[in-house]
Amino acid sequence: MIGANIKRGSAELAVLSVLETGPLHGYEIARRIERNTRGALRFTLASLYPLLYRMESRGWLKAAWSETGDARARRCYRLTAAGRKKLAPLRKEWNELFRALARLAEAHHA
Amino acid sequence: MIGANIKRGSAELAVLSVLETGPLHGYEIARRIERNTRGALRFTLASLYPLLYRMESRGWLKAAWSETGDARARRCYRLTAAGRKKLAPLRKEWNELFRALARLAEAHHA
DNA sequence: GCCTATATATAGAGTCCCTATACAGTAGCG
DNA sequence: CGCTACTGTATAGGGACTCTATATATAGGC
Repeated sequence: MIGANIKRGSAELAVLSVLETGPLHGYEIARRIERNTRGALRFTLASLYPLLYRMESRGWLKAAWSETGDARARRCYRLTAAGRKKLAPLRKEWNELFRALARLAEAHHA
Repeated sequence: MIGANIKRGSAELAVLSVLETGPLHGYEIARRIERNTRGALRFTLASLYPLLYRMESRGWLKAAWSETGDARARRCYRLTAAGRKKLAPLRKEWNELFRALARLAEAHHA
């Protein structure tokens, strides 16, 4: 699995990405991230919930207790318009970071 | 410039990368990183020095006060064998993170 | 003499992620 | 029926990394 110090900050993008398809509850968000990345990216639930609250307080997510006949109380998160608008710039920023690191790696061969 | 929370943890790789070419002192390390990445990656010196101490205490770097006729006291850092050995796995881990984030982005198109 | 660039260093705060822990409902099994 | 495993949300406490702000001092240009 990828080390904690390296994946730092990637959780936000990961959550936004899996919610792009549709609303999910916390536990399922964690499972999707782990499954879609073949286990490379994994967030403990104790990391995930505070993150969801932060993202909600920033207006990127909107939470709602599912009322539709679910036996269990589950909190469903969906992307807001603001959250969706964050996705593209965030991805761009991550791509820039990878290009920058690649350039540093190439420099010594030049 | 890339946000602080996103580039978190990338400083180690950046420092190891610029030192791959040869020994440098702190101030020059910061300048190389900024120049080689076209300003995309920039670390303030107040972030850099503690990082250099950490990396030295881990045995990845070796510091020495330059004695060769320099008017100014400058601390020169060079990669140790252990530090050089860290480079490949670190780069691999970063590539894995990149692939994982890409997979999350692709998932919603499938 | 003054300002900027060079060069190292510490203090304090903020953010993010972790381990550990707690609580509780559901389902399978013997 | 009780045991266990899985699902699901939640908080406490701590560690790690980077930031802003600050201090100190030399070198070079005007």
